[in-house]
Amino acid sequence: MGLCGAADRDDLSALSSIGRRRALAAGQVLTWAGDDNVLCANVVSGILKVTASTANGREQIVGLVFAGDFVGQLFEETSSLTVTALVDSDLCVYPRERFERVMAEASSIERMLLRRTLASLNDARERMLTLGKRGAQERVAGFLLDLVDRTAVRTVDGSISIDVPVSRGDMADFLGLTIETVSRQLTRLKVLGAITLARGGRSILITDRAALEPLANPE
Amino acid sequence: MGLCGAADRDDLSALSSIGRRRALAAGQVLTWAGDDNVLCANVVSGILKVTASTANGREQIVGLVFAGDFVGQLFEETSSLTVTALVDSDLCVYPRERFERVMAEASSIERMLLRRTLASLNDARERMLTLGKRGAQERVAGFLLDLVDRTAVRTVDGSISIDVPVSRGDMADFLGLTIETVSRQLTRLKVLGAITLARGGRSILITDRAALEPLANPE
DNA sequence: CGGTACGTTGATATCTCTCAAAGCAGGTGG
DNA sequence: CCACCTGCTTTGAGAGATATCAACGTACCG
Repeated sequence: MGLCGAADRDDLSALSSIGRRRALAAGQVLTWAGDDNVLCANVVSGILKVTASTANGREQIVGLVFAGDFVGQLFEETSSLTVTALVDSDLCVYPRERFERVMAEASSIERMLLRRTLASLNDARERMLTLGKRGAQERVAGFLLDLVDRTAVRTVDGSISIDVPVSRGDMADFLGLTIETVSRQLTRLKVLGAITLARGGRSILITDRAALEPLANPE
Repeated sequence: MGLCGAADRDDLSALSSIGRRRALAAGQVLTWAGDDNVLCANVVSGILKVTASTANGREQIVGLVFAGDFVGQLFEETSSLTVTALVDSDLCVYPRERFERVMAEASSIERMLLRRTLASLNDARERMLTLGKRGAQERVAGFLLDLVDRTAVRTVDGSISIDVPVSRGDMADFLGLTIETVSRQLTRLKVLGAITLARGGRSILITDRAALEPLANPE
């Protein structure tokens, strides 16, 4: 799974011979921005966040990494990003340089990674549009809809339950907002009857998806 | 040059056999969002912008493409981005699907493209940080400093001249601001003595780079 | 039964956008 | 050569949105 999806059998075994399993508890950091960029990894299970930060400490989540995804900055000597587990996660970790050398001989891996990187770039661009041109309500509503497609569980009554894997602070850092505006937008959605909050806000029930769509993409 | 940088000789000739030269005048569009995604290209000379837009027509420039860069969304059936020439440009255009097939047999091309895509992704992430967490002044000052590294020409008196390749509108779309705030920030920088404007704002002279740096990265 | 971390709510400040008008440069045709 | 037109830029005033600061509420955990 993951990088392995369509890769060649030999290439895979070459890779797996340099990989090491590693468990990361929620909150633990895999990689610090500024450190030597010594490793990369494939996510077996869990969710990680990738954050960039300004000189004065403001943070922006520039990517979320789910099971099957690859994480790491290949070909960079020092890392500019911090990678942190949002929930308990299992990784397959590789020494970066060795990974690059193996990949150079394993074109199926290279091809796979190119595909993924292109997909990530598309994601990143979609998010630039959000960060540059969308209002708070659109960002929050859009975020919920994205989550639905990734992590949703349908309940018996037809509404959709999301176990939000991130805190309000993470949502804010992801969306380029503050905690307070995220919270306010969520209660707004609650008042509109589009969602219901539970478990102190960590669990969101989407009761009216149709109501959410136009808020995420107004005309 | 371009994709060709370190590519294998055979791979290159395979590529060039499917490529076609094409000139694009400033303002002309190479690719429209929503159209069938039939082509990709290598920029020989010039500068292009890549824009994404919301359902209701707001635009965000998600990338600038310079000489030597590759442009196009591989492996996507329909394009979600519009690509437009900012200045008269020369391209080497390929049919997308054929390009993909040739690339599959040409690992040196694949490797090259992976490198570039990874670099674009890093760019994109840096820009997410800007769009999500930086103020107008930081964005504008930072933009100027970025341009310096790309297109600057040193003048005899030690100040730096930029021929800004984009209109205020483009700068605004790039930075996630409006034309007016970009303009205001520029005059602010002018008042601070960091820059001088000429040619109706199209040419910017950086008279005090040291003054610009802390504005782009305060603290 | 606190305590602590997280979430919500409120009041206010700040920033950027919006709308409107005026200034400037370049191009065209008289 | 000048006048005018057009598109871009600048400037201004005011509205609107989000951030900030502060307090309060709530869940989870020892």
